[in-house]
Amino acid sequence: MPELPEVETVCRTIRSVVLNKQIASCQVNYPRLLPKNDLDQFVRDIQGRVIVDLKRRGKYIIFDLDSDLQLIVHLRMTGQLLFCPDSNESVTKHTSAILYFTDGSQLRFVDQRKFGTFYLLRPEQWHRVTGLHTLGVEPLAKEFTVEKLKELVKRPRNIKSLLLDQKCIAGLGNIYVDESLFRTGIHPQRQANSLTDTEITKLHVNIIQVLQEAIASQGTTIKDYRTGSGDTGYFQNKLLVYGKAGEPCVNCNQIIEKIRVAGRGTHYCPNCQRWDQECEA
DNA sequence: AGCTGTACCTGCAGGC
DNA sequence: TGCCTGCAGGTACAGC
Repeated sequence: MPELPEVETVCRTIRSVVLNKQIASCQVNYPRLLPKNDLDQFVRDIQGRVIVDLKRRGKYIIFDLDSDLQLIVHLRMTGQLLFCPDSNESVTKHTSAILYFTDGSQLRFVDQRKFGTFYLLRPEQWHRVTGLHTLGVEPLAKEFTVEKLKELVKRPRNIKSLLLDQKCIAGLGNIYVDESLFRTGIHPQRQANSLTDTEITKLHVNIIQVLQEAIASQGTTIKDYRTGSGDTGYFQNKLLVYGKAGEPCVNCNQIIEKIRVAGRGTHYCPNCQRWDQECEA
């Protein structure tokens, strides 16, 4: 489910309603949700904490708590963070955890595939979470410049796997990589270091634009993703290649193909994204 | 260093 | 209808 736009939307939709709330208690129904925390200690440590800030880094959601603690949440494939103002709302089947606030409201973590993870850490303990302390540049931050992208693509590896690599750019996933490459006219199996300066410049713009547009649409709901209010996103209506295999390309009418790249289903237009194409789109 | 396969889970679609 | 296979928005890890 969640890539940068979805995680950002979840943060935005729950931020105002959880800020300054105090956690009365926490119920964990699926202990493996806490790979780096002892369950009993987690429940003990989080009890009584107040949420003082909420932010996103890559696909991680970071709750700043008082006492210098952070609750760090990764939704993985199917995780949902849902704010429930009404505690009477029935608990659904895949609810892995519930944070109970002192005012009677709740924040629930629902996760059909159970890949999602919670960590309760101090900021200096980020090194304990593989993937968190190695995150690359935030694509919507000013640090993500064309020069930065040029530097990243110097390596001899395929462009799709590079864009999916969270150590390079934090937050892109399968949907937005496919969409960015389509908008730029780059074949997903091209070697990153074969991209021309023109292509890199266009790719840089397209990555930023597709992410911004997706955030404006509250993310992409293929199946499970919901905002923090339980609503679907609607960027799925604006996708151009992801999930469009067998359909005609919006630019040229050629049939969109689906192949496997970097172990992921990959959608592209064989005409607009030619293997040997350098600067057309 | 990069690539591949496997693993973690559940549910769903498609083929027979 | 049921069984089986493969696949899904993510990522860590082992092994080549």
